[in-house]
Amino acid sequence: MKTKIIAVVGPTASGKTSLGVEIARAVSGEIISADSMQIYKGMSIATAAPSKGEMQGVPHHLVEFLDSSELFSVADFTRLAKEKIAEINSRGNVPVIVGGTGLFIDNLVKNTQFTEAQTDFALRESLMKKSEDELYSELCKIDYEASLKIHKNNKIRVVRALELYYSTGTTKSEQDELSHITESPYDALYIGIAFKDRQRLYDRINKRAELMFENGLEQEARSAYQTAGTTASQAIGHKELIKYFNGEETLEEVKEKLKRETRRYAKRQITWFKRNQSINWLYADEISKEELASKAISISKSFLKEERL
RNA sequence: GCUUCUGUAGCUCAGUCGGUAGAGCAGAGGACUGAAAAUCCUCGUGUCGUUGGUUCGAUUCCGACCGGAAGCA
Repeated sequence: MKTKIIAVVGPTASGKTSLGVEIARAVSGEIISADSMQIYKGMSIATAAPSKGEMQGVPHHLVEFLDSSELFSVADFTRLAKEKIAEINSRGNVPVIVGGTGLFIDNLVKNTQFTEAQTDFALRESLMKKSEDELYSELCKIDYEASLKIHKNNKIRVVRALELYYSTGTTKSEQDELSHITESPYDALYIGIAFKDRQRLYDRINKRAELMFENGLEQEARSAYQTAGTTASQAIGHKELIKYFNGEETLEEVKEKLKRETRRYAKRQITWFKRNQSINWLYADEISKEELASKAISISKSFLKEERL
């Protein structure tokens, strides 16, 4: 019998947080956040992390627990999330995964097995010094299959594939195959929030960005960016403001950039989730918030009742 | 009112010594297994302001008209 979990997905600013809470309240659930940035402390304005009030008493896991100087990866996420799922289960509650980081959610649900080997940052750094052409021809020799899938210019991916081979002795292609030999212990119900008219989503993003500034984004970024590690410093909302602090751009320019980057991010999220055929999409610009929640709850309840193998 | 400059993709502009046009930005589509809010790939037809004229042919030259900007009264 597989463990049933509910996953609430969708682009940024679509209303995942509140829908997740609604569902959790209805099915006695606990929320596991699957968000690569909300994990960090001291960035709650930029990451739109749920406030105590928004949580409405529902337990939230993997939110604002890590110092922003720490690095974090998919492997870390799946390991921690699995532990949380087990804990929540032992309390007789339902794990509700809520987040916009598709990579995290899908690998958790598919139960991807990552190798034990830790990232060798010194190796990564030395590889990054080489040119794209050099790295790519290296990859072609070592792992031809992977070289077909990774574009030459995508240096980060090429380097990752190489570093994987150099530090473990097996290629990325081999490991990708090994990563799914064990069947997933999870049976996931995907609920997605979407917009028929993308402009509606963009309007929400723009509005939320303005709100972030009103709520003190500038101050938050000012104190956070100095200590942020390479993962946390990628957060949209902080990295744009650095140019303003350095006097390179005006606040207005930064605001526009922040909105644009968030829109683009949302687009990438949409692309990611679109290919997942098992998502039950609900359209936030076609029905009211209440209707959307009640639909999601009824889908969730019947999913939990179903007898599955 | 007169003079000069200007009107080309959603925006900023280039260009065609006359053979119906192209950059940047914005935008769209896609990829994604340890940096993922990251990283990478692909995509440019638009009454060339309107209307007459010259011409085999005008967005390009000429005229008028309609916008916009600056200067002079």
